[in-house]
Amino acid sequence: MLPGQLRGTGMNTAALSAIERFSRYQSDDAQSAAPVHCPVRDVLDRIGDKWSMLMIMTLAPRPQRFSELRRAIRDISKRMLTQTLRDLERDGLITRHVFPTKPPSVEYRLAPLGESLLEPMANLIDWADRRYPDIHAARACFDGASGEVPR
Amino acid sequence: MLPGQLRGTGMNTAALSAIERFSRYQSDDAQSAAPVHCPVRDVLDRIGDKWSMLMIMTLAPRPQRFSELRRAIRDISKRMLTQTLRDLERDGLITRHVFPTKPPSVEYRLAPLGESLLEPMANLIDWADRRYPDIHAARACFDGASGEVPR
DNA sequence: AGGGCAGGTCTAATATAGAGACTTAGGTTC
DNA sequence: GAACCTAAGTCTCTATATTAGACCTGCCCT
Repeated sequence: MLPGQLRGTGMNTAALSAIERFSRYQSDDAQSAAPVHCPVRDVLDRIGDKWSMLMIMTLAPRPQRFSELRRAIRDISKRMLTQTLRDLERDGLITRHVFPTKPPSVEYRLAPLGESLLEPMANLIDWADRRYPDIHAARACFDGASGEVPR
Repeated sequence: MLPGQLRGTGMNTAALSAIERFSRYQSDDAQSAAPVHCPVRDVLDRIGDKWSMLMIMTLAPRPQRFSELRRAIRDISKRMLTQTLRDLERDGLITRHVFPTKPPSVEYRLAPLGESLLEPMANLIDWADRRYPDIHAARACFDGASGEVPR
């Protein structure tokens, strides 16, 4: 059971229990010799990479083709675009449809599993959007203060 | 305004509007010559790196010291641990307290800003935990099917 | 005197990402 | 009718990020 720090924060039950579950995985892992396989780690490694969330958010409003995605996320390289799409497809988050036009076009769209990820992810995005000023302020403050005080 | 795909999905308002806002940023960016600075990208680059979310989740139940964190996240290198902690501190998500014991111990704990990230992040973790079997099934299916059909 | 610990930093080796040339086949421009 | 464009990639080479692990500083224990 978690210590009191988290209680009374008004957090919803799913969130609280997620933290607790994760916490348990971690202590199991710290104790055992071999690494315990934690599903959270597994999934975090997947969607927590550099482009996956961005890709899913970009596909949220409508399916898009390879080049459209490239234009939408302008600083992704073709190589990483291909690879990220492939990985997301592999995990069942998006689907890939080839249309035999000339030149062939390929459409990517969210699979139901990917759509189910939209809400939790959008809530994170919403946080990011609302807290952006705070982060920036903290960053400016930190950068201003560093150099003055040695560590 | 977003096309209909998203309507009637039972998604909450904050989530819907987050997707819409993000979508608008992206089209602005696609149109203008210089990249439009999107706060979502900015924050996603920060917490979407390899270790940050894991760190925040690990600090959720209680504050921890450097070595405790190392033991909890066993496959992080000291270098990345230091760097991740420093970056999170810079962004105001965690705080760092040095206790002048001998040898000095350093405690890291979530700042209020970091705590506010806990709920959206925990909801994502909860998703990860619940959908893990689906992802695994999709992965096995994909891996089984590939090699049989050329792309 | 030797060894350990805490919380790091530094360097060298390795893994991952990016830039950009090349592909295939048909359509467009000059 | 030759040169060039597009779509969706792949391939190679280079740049950047990450890891492993040696080393550092003070103080405590034996």
